[in-house]
Amino acid sequence: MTYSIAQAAERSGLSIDTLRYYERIGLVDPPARDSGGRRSYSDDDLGWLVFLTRLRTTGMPIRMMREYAQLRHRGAATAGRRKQMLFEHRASVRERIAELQSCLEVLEYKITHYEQIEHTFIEGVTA
Amino acid sequence: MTYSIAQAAERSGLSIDTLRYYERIGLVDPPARDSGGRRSYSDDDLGWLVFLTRLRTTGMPIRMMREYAQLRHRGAATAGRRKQMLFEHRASVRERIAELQSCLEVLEYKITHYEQIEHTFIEGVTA
DNA sequence: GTAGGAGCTGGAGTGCACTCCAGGTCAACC
DNA sequence: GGTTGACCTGGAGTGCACTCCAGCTCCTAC
Repeated sequence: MTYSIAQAAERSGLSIDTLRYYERIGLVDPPARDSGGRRSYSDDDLGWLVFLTRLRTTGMPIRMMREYAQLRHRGAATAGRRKQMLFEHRASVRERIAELQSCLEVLEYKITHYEQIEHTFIEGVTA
Repeated sequence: MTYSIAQAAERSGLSIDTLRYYERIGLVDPPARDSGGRRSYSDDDLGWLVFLTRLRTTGMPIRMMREYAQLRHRGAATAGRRKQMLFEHRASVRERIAELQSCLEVLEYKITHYEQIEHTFIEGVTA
């Protein structure tokens, strides 16, 4: 199965411009072209794009995704390093979730006690 | 208790430049000044700064924090609107956590099955 | 055979949230 | 009274991740 850039965009959740941008900066390999010179994405290309969006969604900077992509390009010899990167990234995602959850608690508290809290703010007698 | 800008920075986790920047864009009220014209932050100022960092950490855009700050400035009459904002923000934080957790699962899976997965990638027989 | 629409390229522009800088003031210590 | 260090101001610069644009090509449908 192959996909036009519009289809690839729709299925990956990235914009057409972003797809071309990712290609330009070496985050994705240039896909095949059809007879008219247009990009033709394979299922493998799509799989990689979807995985990239996971990394991006979890806050991995593009420079690191690029590093990962380059290692991947160099084949099985770099598998250990890549696994290590995912390991570290997983840790940072877990930290991020914990951080959000702790902020969420503050938010919960603030919403629950909104009247009192804002009252003390207004009166200027915050503890 | 009052704090110099350096102390306020340390306690809020923001940089000195960011404190001045937040003041400039109307996110925090200009704090008092000491005899030499230097900023002198109160405990209330600090409380607000810390709360702002929670909003920022949870991804609230500055433009929205500013809106919140302006409502707060207008006093008790806007309490309902502010509470509503926090409500909606809480929902978006929950969504974000859910999203991260779902990506985390993909990451877990990928790490666990790393050898096989990368092998299939290399062979180009991804399902 | 031409009008329309999708896609192409290289390069410029955007929005966000800071971050840095030059040139100056002020209080305190030696 | 000179030097040091923290702080001041207005304004310029940065890094990131896109996003948009002009001017072009190529297929398809009428």
